[in-house]
Amino acid sequence: MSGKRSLIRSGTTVDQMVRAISDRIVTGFLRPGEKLDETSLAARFDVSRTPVREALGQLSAIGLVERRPNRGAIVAVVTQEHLASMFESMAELEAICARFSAERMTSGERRSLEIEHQASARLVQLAAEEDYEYFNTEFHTRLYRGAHNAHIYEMTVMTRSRLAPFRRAQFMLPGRLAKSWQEHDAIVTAIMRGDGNAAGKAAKDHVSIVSEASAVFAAPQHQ
Amino acid sequence: MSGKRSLIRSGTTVDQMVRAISDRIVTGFLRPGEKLDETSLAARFDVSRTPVREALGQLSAIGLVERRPNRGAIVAVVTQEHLASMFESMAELEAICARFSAERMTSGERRSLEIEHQASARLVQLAAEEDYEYFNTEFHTRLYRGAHNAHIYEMTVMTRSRLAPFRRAQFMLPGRLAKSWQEHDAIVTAIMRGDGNAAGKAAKDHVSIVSEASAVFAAPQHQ
DNA sequence: AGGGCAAAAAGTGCATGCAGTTGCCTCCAG
DNA sequence: CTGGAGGCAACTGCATGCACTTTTTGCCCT
Repeated sequence: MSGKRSLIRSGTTVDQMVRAISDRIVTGFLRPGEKLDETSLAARFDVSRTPVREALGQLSAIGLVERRPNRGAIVAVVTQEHLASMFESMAELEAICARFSAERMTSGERRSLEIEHQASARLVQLAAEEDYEYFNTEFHTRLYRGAHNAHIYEMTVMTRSRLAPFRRAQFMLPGRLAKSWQEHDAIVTAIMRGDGNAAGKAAKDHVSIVSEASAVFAAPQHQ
Repeated sequence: MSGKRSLIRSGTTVDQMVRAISDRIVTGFLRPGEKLDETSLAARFDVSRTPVREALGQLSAIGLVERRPNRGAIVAVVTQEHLASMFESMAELEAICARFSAERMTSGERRSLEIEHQASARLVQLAAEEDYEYFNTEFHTRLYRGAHNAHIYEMTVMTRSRLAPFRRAQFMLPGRLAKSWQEHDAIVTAIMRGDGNAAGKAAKDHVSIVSEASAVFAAPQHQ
């Protein structure tokens, strides 16, 4: 191997590449439709093309990139229609997670969900978008874990990743923070009551509203 | 390239390998826990190790195989617990598909669903397990498509693939065919009525019963 | 000047080779 | 006979090279 692997943490080179590239996609540093040149990526990360190719193949298998045979890879471009289907799926998945959480969370999980949720009220007051966004991710992750179902967890997290590039700007909308908190509150309340159906419905409504706020960022059309 | 690609159809070599290997996993020709030796697979399909490696990477990304760094790949071994979580997910996914199908199927889709379903009654009479199994797959695929949601379709089909190795023997149980048909009938009836909730509930019950019939095939424990 | 074709440039797809790691097998000590 | 250390064989991980495909560029002909 030529030089030391520079920037990224541990695991095989391929794993590092998968993380590095998917991070850049999920955080929007690489935008949908952008070309992913094997040679440039290899140079950029100081590895050979082989691990880059494998990484692109895996990312393509999970849908984050799109590969056209002999024509290179691009960050997955998503049609309005497919985006809508992902948001709808997300609403259903969140509803399932919330319902199961209401039924299955341990008392410890319930307690920390409630505590964190109440703590985040302060962030709304301060209009601390960045911090609230971090909390928001945590909150939803708690719901996914609380469902105590590994496969639903996987599907939900994966769907969230694929949606991430399209919901970045959602909190820019005025009053969004307070509204989001209230919606979370409805979910938490239902979960604390152990009311699965109410929790599910509240979660579904929550995502539906986010979805409307984000739909504008979709690609107008698919190539 | 040394010789002509022999057995499999079109696409890049990597795609062919992905299909070939995942077919063998899904159909049970390769059993959970079985070692997937890169060199042997390469020889077996008359390609070099590179496409085999890429295929294994992709299959690992979607969960059909498990890769241990420097220690080779095996067909994914699934714990009882994870299997249960997949069956539970499947029940929820089928419920969603049935609910959406009841609400969204075109009249053409409804008609052919009903026709095929009625036609399959004959297979039950004849106790034609093989043919019924084929019909059964078709039936469920119609439900998934009828939901008119591409992402849910993907997740459902993928989950079904991962469950496939564990439900092969379900129809061996006596009386299973007739029971399955009746359950399908409940789903179809609800869909024809446009009753999403009833369709969802019927679909969920259907999968739950299959799941109980299949649980015995899980690996007793994870390594 | 514009359209089209051809050749070159760029880039992907796969094979092969080498280095590093794992696991097994043997052999020796107790 | 058992346990462990050393060495060897097998295999994985990555780099590199070559063949083939796509794309671009530049030139010719109309």
